[in-house]
Amino acid sequence: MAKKKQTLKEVAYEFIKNKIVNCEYQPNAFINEEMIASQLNVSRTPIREALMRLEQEQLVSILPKRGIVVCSLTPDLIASIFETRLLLEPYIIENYGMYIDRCKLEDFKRLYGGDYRKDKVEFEIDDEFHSLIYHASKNPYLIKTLENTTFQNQRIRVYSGIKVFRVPDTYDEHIQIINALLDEDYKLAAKRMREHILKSRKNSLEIVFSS
Amino acid sequence: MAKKKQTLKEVAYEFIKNKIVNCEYQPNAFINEEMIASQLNVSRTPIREALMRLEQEQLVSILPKRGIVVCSLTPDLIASIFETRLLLEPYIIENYGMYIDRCKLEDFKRLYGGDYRKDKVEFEIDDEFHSLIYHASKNPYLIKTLENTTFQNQRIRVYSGIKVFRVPDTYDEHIQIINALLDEDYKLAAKRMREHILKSRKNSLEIVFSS
DNA sequence: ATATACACTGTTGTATACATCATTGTATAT
DNA sequence: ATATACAATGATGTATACAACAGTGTATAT
Repeated sequence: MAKKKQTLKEVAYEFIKNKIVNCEYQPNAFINEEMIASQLNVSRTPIREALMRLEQEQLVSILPKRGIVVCSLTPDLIASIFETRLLLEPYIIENYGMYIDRCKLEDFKRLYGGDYRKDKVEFEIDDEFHSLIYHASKNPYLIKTLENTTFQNQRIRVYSGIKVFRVPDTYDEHIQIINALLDEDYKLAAKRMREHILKSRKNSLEIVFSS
Repeated sequence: MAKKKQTLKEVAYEFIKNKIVNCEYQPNAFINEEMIASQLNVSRTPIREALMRLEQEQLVSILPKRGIVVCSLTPDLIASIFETRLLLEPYIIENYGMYIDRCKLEDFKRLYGGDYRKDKVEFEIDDEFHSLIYHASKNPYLIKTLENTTFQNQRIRVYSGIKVFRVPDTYDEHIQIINALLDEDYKLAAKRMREHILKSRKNSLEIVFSS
């Protein structure tokens, strides 16, 4: 795996983003620039640059002269995330499904259906599947928006504190979407994607609001 | 007009963004941090912070160690902008039209229909009308995405070099949308919004590609 | 006891100096 | 003439020092 050269800003961005989406930096927690800088053995400058990007992605709020706070996970925010996904992802799959790499679809299908341990937690695979699909749109606005919802989605999964997040069901649903795509039935694939997201929303809301 | 206190980062952001959307910094032009810093009598720091935000909004590209370049206006980009608007704006108007401030709609209607000089160029009013509508969604992801398309839309208008940008037609179309909203016929309002954006796209593509 | 004034503290905001790298031009070898 | 090596240049990348401000606590006056 070739690790290409990154700027410290990018390193800091990845570092902080991972802490946030994995709730190591919890919602509503305050972040101290200098603390992170010393952890990474860099100056505050790249940290600040990373935080500005994270503010754009709605993962932190910068309160001028007061501090940086991790965005809270409110019911409204969760509703917005799923509303966005429900609007964009089925649209993309219906209109750009023909451009999705068949080989990669087959890879996912093997991964899901084969000897892969279904009880293993692999959020990344779920995210990668959705990423493969929405990148087919080639539309930077749609892609960026969905990437941002992915980050928040991961926060929801972690914050809800569950270890197994309906993974078997998710995989079955993904397989059904892939099958529709391989059959070139993009309307059906879009419909299944919509149902898949609806189930995911239902699950998230139940878990988050049961606490 | 109360001008609330801004950080230099915000001042720089507004300054540079306006230059870009008005094509004072043309597509593909290189931007020099220090030059802008001396123009604003500030250091490079707030300039850099503003540029990072503009990179997120896809108005500039930061080429590490090489420079900052204003994003180009390609056919693909224009297509993406209108695709995004066509997907989001009718959806919002159909689902959130009931939450749009009636008084403000009446204000726009008076503005369009009254003694307002229709031959006057007022891009801002067009943008404000669309802004009023998409803010009704209360969805930060949809709002942010549409704000970004607004910036690019302004670039297209200016770059195409026209002074009168189908303004009378635009106003008539807006009035029709407002009328449907005031009648609480949100499906019709959404349909008219869709047609409005389609016409705008057609107009933009013709002008940009005629050069 | 309450309210006001004011110094204190900790953080972010900004300016500045230096480091680093991509590029360009020049010189040298073949 | 071409190619390679290498120094020069100019921009961004990063570190550091200082300024400015929001919030807090303390002291004082009433």
